[in-house]
Amino acid sequence: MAKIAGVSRAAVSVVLNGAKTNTRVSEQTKQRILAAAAELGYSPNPVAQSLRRRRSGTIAYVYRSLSDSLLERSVPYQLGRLIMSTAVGHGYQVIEVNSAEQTSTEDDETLRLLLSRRVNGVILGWPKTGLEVQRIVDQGIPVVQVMKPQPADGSSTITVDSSPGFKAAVDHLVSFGHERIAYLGNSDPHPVERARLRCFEEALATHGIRLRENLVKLGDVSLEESRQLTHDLLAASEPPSALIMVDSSVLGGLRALYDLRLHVPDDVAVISTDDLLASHLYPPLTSVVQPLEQVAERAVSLIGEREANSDGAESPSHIVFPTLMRTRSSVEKFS
Amino acid sequence: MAKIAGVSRAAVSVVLNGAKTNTRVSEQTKQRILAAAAELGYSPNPVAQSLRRRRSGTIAYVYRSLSDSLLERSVPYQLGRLIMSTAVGHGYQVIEVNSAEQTSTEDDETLRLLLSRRVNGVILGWPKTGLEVQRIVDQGIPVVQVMKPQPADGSSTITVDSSPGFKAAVDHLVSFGHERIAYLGNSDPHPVERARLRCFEEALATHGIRLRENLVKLGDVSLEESRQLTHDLLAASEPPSALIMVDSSVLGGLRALYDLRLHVPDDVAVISTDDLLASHLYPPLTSVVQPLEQVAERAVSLIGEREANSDGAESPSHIVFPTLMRTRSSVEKFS
DNA sequence: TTGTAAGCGTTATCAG
DNA sequence: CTGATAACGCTTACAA
Repeated sequence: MAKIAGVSRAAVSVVLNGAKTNTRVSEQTKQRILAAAAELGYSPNPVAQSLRRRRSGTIAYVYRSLSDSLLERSVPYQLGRLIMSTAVGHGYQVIEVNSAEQTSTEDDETLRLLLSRRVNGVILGWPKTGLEVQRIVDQGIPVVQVMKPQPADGSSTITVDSSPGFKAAVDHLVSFGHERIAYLGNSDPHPVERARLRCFEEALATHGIRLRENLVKLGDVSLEESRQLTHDLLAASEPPSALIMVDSSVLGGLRALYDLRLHVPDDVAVISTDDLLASHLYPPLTSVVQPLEQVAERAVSLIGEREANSDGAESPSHIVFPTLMRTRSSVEKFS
Repeated sequence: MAKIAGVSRAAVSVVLNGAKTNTRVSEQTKQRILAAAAELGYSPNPVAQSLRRRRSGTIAYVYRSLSDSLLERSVPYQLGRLIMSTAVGHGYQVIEVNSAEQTSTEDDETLRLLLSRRVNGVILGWPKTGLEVQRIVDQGIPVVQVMKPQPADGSSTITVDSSPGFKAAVDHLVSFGHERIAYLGNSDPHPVERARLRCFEEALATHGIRLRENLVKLGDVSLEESRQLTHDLLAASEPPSALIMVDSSVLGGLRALYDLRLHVPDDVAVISTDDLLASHLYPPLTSVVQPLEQVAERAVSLIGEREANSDGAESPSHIVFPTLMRTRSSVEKFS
């Protein structure tokens, strides 16, 4: 304890963290304390601080991912990385928890563990049910749901509006003369997925194109199923000249094109959702980008704000970020 | 505190965690305690435990990655995921820290933070210097270096032996009639990278093939540079009929093939190192697999063991796992 | 303005 | 075999 090398220890505490106490220390002792701290290489023990403050400086990122593969579930994993790097800037540490394959008993266990670890907030991705979310909210912990929220009172949400991105994508395709545009999507009944399809439909309508039943396929987005569905799409009597493929269905979809020796974009144009894979593939895919950095940044800062004015029952925020299209080389001729 | 609802509180502690104290409790009180705990939903507060035990149940995974992209740096990120899931099984929590772009001052800061958080061990990937490692070892914390260790006394290491995988890869290529086999590797002067090249050379020698200067290119493994180097390789007077590409150079390499409209494996055979991307690409690449699961598993358990017999200056372990080849569709004709 | 003392929730030690 | 008691390292009213 630094107070051995100077004054007494309340002062140290006050000086080393801008405490909101009425205790004031004179400039002189303050300097003495700082000097001593520097010399001894002293810094407060976070564990003791947590115990006393009932606050750990930690937030949890809980997501549910059935696949361990970085490629198949790139969004939750990338989001995790972004949350981590944002969090350091806000003075938080992050605990990542994959809640997949947990029985509800284990879920309870996880929850209890988080609570007892005194997490200051929970960022929740892809939760299964609203109840699950509600249970955490009810503990009085700030909760932010990202990407695919479930209804729950008192939880903030951060989502993405597919509309501008899809609009731009369809405009882009149409401007290159495509009319038979197919959509390979996620069959998850979640509103966000349904909204994507609706955005697609509306974008088509803008150009007077009607959605054709046989140019829409929904499935889980596994490699194999996406591959099969893409085959199905291309086997239509009037096969599509362009494909819009959602998230992780891209890999399966491209494999189908490979099977058929179809070249992108010469034989078929492709636009994907989500930029993580897109920029690294061959050719780099034009894509509808979800602003994950912003989602991560905002999620962390929301928790910070929530903590700041924890007194009032702050009403939860519902934030929506727009998507946008990033043009690469999978629509117009790739040179 | 559960002791309010029963006996006195030392007993609770003894019952709820198999404490290594000489205190014994009677079966009767034990049951009473368990019952009370269950009823109150009581469980010990980990923060208080950490404070008292000077042990947090946490291990740190510190790696250095300059790129945020999951695809460009898949190994450290995948390793992180594997460490996390293994760690839960061992009762550990994981803090992931990317030490890239930190000045040495910030590094010190990070180190201090970890120490004061009372991490029980550090798994270190891709450290820059041995000194960096040594500083942590000297704190008396169990340190395990993985993949590309730096020399440091008292640190355990877990590495991978490229030899069997490369041997198998070259055998495989040769059995398909390839003789002009090129190698696209990492120019990092680290012994592990040099060993890879040597393994390649030795494998060639087995078949009486000499390593040709112009069929070996080393660079950073960035997308652009790998692409360029692959172009260079293919521009040779006698261009290679097969390519062995290391880790993340794969994406750049494939892009080059795409540029040239070369088809895998019809025009050129490809074998990659590392299975993460390989299995998802088009065509799926035959690859030299590094057993990351085992690395993660062993790293965590080493820390556990180290903690267990912390009394004696346990001599550090140096573990080497073999690589192996996994055949996919990038060498023989893809049907 | 400074110092004192009472916890935060456990666990280890040491007398009963 | 049991049950007080004293730390662990810090924060924060509150009294001096």
